[in-house]
Amino acid sequence: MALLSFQKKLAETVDAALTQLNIPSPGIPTLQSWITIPPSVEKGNLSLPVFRFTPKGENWVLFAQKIVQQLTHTDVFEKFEAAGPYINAFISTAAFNVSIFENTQKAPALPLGDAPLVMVEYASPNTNKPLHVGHLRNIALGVSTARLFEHEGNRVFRTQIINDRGVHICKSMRAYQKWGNGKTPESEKMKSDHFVGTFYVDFTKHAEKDEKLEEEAQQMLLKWEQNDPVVRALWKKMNEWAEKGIFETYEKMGAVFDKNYYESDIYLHGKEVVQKGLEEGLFVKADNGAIMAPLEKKYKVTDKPLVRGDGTSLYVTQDLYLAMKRFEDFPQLEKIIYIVGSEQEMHFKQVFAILDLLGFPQAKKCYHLGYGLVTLPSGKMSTREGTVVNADDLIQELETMAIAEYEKRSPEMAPNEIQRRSKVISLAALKFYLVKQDAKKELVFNPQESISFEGQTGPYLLYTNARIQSILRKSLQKPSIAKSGMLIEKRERELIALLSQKNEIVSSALSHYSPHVLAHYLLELANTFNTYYHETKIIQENSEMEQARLALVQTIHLVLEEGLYLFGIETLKEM
RNA sequence: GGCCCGGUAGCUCAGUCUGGAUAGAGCACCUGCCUUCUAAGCAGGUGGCCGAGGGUUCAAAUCCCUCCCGGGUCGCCA
Repeated sequence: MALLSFQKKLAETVDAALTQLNIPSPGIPTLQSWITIPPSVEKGNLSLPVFRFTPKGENWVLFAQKIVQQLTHTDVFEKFEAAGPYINAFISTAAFNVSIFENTQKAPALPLGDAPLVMVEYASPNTNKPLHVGHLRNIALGVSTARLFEHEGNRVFRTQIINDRGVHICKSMRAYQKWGNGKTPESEKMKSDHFVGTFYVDFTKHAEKDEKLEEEAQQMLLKWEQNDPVVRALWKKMNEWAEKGIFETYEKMGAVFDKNYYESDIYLHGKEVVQKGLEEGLFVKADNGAIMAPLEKKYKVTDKPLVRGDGTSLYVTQDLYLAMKRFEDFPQLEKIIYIVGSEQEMHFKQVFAILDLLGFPQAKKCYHLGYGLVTLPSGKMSTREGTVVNADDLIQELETMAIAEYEKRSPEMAPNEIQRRSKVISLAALKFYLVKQDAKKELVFNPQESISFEGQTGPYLLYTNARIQSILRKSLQKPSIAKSGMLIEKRERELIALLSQKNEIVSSALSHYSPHVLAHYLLELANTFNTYYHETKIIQENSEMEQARLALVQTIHLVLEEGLYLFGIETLKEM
């Protein structure tokens, strides 16, 4: 029985008591919706405030007492207490513990073939430079969102749009033409996306002094659109480099995709969609020839240009086609989640409105999950000032930190083992740092704090989890859920109360698109466990008690594993 | 100026959707705890007009209104 069933049971019990007292009941579902978890386990497992159904003129403290007197003990509830205006219910320990452990240990059902299909779009890089810490936030949110969807019984299709064309791409290309001298990532011994990125930086630097460069990039784009073989060959070569490097970074972050959409494949089709809308009279032509979508009146968002005055397409042009294509590719799609920075909120409102304007019925199934900008303690990251925190450098730096930590703590450990564990720990630190904060808020990326392994961090959770596994390894007993009724100490009840909330927390993390809710839950669980660990011996003489406690710590271990998995964080058996 | 998001301890953040029992963590600082299941840990202490003012309510960090501060965005960037 899950927590929810106990809540229902309490609501039914109170409802019956009200009936016996001839007091009108607000109804079982309503009573149930008011039930909360008391601030401390000393006050019971469940609590019902009586404010809302105390008859007018009656003192609610007395009213609560009156109801409690009417409540009879059942095999489920061993005690009721009136505490001020609250009715506190104590669930029979054995029944509660056993059912919570069983319920918590139950593995989530794998989504069936006919489960709802959800598309999650995330990452979406440009192929002119390597990923930065902002992309990492996007990836961490994407991985978590996708896994949460799966956990809650959906099939998930992971995708990205690779922005592989446009004037910014031509800038790196032009720079390579001018100063590349036939160099390659291999010849320079550089990660290939970083290699491409150096040319983008070169371009930006030179363009500050040489205005002609911008023009050259524009001309190059024109040639690219005209399929100029020389430009296309260079484009292909450099994009391969960029993409190869970017995918290496994805791999470290656990980002995988079922399908990649390329801007270069679809940008032309966007114009067809717009043209059709124009012919149908849905769009209008501006004086300079630009095609506009009128949205102000019907959708309360500002009008949007769809095609430039010179007939070239915009980002929105392809976004329209891409959405349609995705529903065409996967007609059974229930939902598309676009994980994109919240600075594009207006853009997506407009895109979804235009889709609706075009009579596209799936417009309502599109959702923009915006996340806040990643900034530095010193302010915004800037390419010009060279303050952009590069993803690979960051990952490398974290790993180096972890290695240094191991060399200090365990100098006798084999270097390859240090290497292996450090990789896992540093990635856990990074990923958890990126998801523990509310996605919609700006994230101040503090390098010192992100590499810290203490406190509210991924390594703290890994450490706690490893500690538990060590207990499970060293014990000669087997966990016994059947004996868990013996767990009556305060910390044990606190831990079980936390475990009882796990399912609700996970589904709430998904329904609010707030992975951080789960992150904070895991921290609280780990913290409470560590307190328990210091107070209580788990391996001891009384084998029955040991078996009961093993069931508790094993359940905590499973919840930590499950939670970390949902963040794409790998765990360690030993730390 | 319009719209969106923020403002909670010195710093970084939970809690706000769904009002309810003394407002919570982490970092930093101070004090303790490793011959006993992993000290990347634990316990204790210092630290708060929950941006301001009004309103609703038995009850407001939470709901409503006004204002202030910070960020984002607003027809041819992505």
